[in-house]
Parts: sequence; structure tokens; C-alpha cells
Amino acid sequence: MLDIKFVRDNPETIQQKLATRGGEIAGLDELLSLDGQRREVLQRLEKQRAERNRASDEIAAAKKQKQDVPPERFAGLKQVSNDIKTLEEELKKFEAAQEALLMTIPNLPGDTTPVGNSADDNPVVRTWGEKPQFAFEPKQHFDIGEKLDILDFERAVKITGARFSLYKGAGARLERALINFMLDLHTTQHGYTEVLPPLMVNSQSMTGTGQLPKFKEDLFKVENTDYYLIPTAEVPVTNIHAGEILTDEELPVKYVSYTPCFRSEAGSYGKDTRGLIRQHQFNKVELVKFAKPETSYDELEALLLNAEEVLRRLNIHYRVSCLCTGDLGFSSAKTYDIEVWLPGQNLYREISSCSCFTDFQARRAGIRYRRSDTKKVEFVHTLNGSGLAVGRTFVAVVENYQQPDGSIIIPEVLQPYMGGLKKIG
RNA sequence: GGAGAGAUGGCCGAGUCGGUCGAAGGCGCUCGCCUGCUAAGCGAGUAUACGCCUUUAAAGCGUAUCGAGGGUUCGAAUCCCUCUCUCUCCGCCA
Repeated sequence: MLDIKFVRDNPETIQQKLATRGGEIAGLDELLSLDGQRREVLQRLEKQRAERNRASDEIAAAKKQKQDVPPERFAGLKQVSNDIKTLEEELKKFEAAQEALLMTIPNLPGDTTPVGNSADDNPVVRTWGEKPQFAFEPKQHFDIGEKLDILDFERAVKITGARFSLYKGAGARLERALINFMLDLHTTQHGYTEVLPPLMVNSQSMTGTGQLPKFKEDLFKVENTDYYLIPTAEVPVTNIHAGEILTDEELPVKYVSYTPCFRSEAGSYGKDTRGLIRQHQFNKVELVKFAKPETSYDELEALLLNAEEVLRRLNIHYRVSCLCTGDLGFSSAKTYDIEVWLPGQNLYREISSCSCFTDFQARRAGIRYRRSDTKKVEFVHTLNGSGLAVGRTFVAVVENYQQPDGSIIIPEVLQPYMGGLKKIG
């Protein structure tokens, strides 16, 4: 959510910045007009309230001295009270309308975010490693996995439906090994605190991080409750500090969290129908940071490197691109995508998305901190990134480490997590 | 699921028959004083948001907030209703 005061004072800056995101930037004029009307009503209301408070104090003082209050005094105040009630209702309408509109306006792109129209304009900022050479035609992960009987998609469909998967044997263990490897790396080497949050959250938390109200159709809702299945650990973990005032000594706060994630994938019918790439349920290790505004973009660079380290240690080739303004997510000011090389698909696929949300989520969720120098309370900046999407990492390991005989070599760093196993198949 | 108790400031905790209650008291914290040092002691301060004023900020003025929403009343932390959450006991359960 943008700061209404900033919008009020800098309408042309907002207009310009939002325009770089492309598409419609509806409602800015309406927003300003609502804001004006709201403040006008508010002033009238507060004047009446002040009047009532003054009179109330007089009456109290008189009663204390056992003096009588003339009845006509009350009659006039009754009218003031009625006016207050009317004005309160009016104010509430304007506030609700303004809030609703403000909730649908995306974050402003950061100053260093490249300007562009679509994913085609995303610059690649670096590449790590090299594409592995195969003396044979590399297969896709689902073919390898089914042949080795470590993935069973048919039975997953029977149990639940499309876009679910069943890992078996060494496959299940490999997924678990990846989770543990990532958690251990980020907690022991990168200073993150591990958290294991609820997998269902209420609508307030969903609103805090920006999934609601605009992206309801992407979520699974639990029937007859106010609860939603989380689409990413970002939601519960960012909301850990919702409504709190932190101290600046404790910043940056860094959490790492493994959770399953649930996404309806509405609108992606027919895309990635085979394999683990696009699932309704998938595992992810998520990195979340709360930072001071002046360090947040540096913290983004650090977080990105923390995520990259997973692939470096697995020795898998990848590249990093920076999302341009036209491709940027709703809540984000700046986002890097890590794209891993999948030889079976002969493509780079997104395996992590690392974003700085500036104060956009913090304002919605009410996450603040007190500066020790000025004693002032300010909104923190929130950041997060996958570190990494586990299912897609599984795909990357399987496709990059596949052998001519259909077996898979287990990357060295994972072997301790696999009970010393060096190869599947 | 059944029965009961409760929700007040960073924390603990008081609020009498509704009336200067943003809220006593304590702890914590900050600043100052005092003291060889430390501790103790003494003094002062210590919420957030919004609006107005203002070039900005500060100051100032005003308004709101005692779980949430609604009601009664000139006036509600205090009375009434609804909801949410927490705790205790019983049942069930991993």
C-alpha cells in the first residue's frame, strides 16, 4: 500500500512511476478526490467532537460542585451528538472507498529497477557455471523419475488430481535432503533463524503481504473459515511481526522457513502439464528479511547471493535476471529471478524470485521500528526470496546429473543427507 | 463438544454508584543529579495514528484508540448486545 500523504504531495511522480509498469493505472484521480472529501468530513467531525468534549467537561465540573445543569443545555448537545453520528457514517464511507482503491494500486518500482515492457526486456545480470555437455540426448525429469520409480504422477492424479505428485523411495529422500541441505546452509552459514509457521493463515495476513484483495483467485480457501492455504511462506513469516514496533538494533531480522506451498494456478491451464514444474502443492525454502530502509537494497543483493549459493554448492548452472518495470510483481519494488538450466527442457527456468518490497507490505501489515537516534517510528522494509523452490531444484538435480544409463549421480553436498548414497538407479 | 473465567499502555496491574481517565501504582527504559567505581538513592521524562497550522521539520492545537463491532446516554475503560481470541476444568484426540 502506498502512503496516501506521499500520493497527495507527489501525484505526478506516482503517475510517472506507475506508468512504467504498463497497463492501466486507474483510480489515481479518484483517489485524490476521495482523500480530499475524506479530510473535509474529518475536519467537520472533529470540530463537533471537540464541541461535545468541551461541553461534557463543563457538565462534569458543574456536577462535581453540585450545581444544576439546565435541561436545555442537554437538548443542544443531543443535536451535536446526532451530527457526530451522521458525520462518522459519512467518514467511514470515504475511508472504506479510499482504502479499497489504495489496496489495488501496486508498489512503485525502485530507482534501479530497469524500465521495460515485458519479460523480454529483463536484463541478465550474471551467469554462473556452464551448461553441462551430454554425449546423449538428455531426458526430462519426469521420464527419468518415472523410469527410476522415484516419481509417480499417475497415482498422484488418482489420489487427488492433476498437478499433484507422489515422490517415492530415493525420490522422497532426495526432496527431503534438499530441504535439509538448504535449511542447514541458510541457518549455519547465512545467519537466518529457522521458523516453521502455520500453513493456513487468515485473510488479514493475506492482505498484509498483498495476496488479498486482488489475487484471491490464486489461493485455496478452507471452506467455512476465514483461512487460506499459504501460497508461499512469505505470508505467515512476514506477518510474524505484523502490528509490531521493532527496535533498530535487532534489524535486519532474517528468517528461513521450509513450507509446502499451495497455488490454484488459475489461468495457467495447459502450461507445464507434465512433471514437477507447476504444481498445486510444492515445497519451498523461503528467505524473509525485515530491514532498515537505507539498507534494504543492499540486503536484497545479499539475499540473492544466499539463494544463489544453493545452486553453486550443488554445482548447477544458472543465470540471474532483473525484472523490468513491466514484469514486476504487484507488491515489489525490485525483483531478481534466478533461472536454473534444465538440460532436459533445454531451457532456463525460474527457481527463485528475490524481491524488495520497500515499505509496501510493512504499511499494510503495520510492521514498524523505532530509530534509536531520532526515537521516531518508521515502517521497515520487507524482503523475501526463494532459497530455493525445492521441487524445481529436484528437477534441476535430476536433469543436470542424469547419466546415459538413466541413473542419477547425487551431488556431493547432498550425499550426507542421503545416508551416503552416491547414485540413484 | 460441555461448564466456567478473562481481554486495560513495553510488561505487570488498579479503575469506586457512568463525568477533566490516554488512563493510578509498580517494573522496565531514557535523560539529569549524586557517589572513588559499581550498586543503591533522588529528580524529570517515557504510546500510536490521523487532521489542522507550517516552506520542511519541530513546536502548538484538535481528534481517535482500554480485544473488535454495535447500542443506551449530554457524556462509556466503566451499563447492554453480538463477535473474536485467551485461560481453567471435563470429554475426545496426534
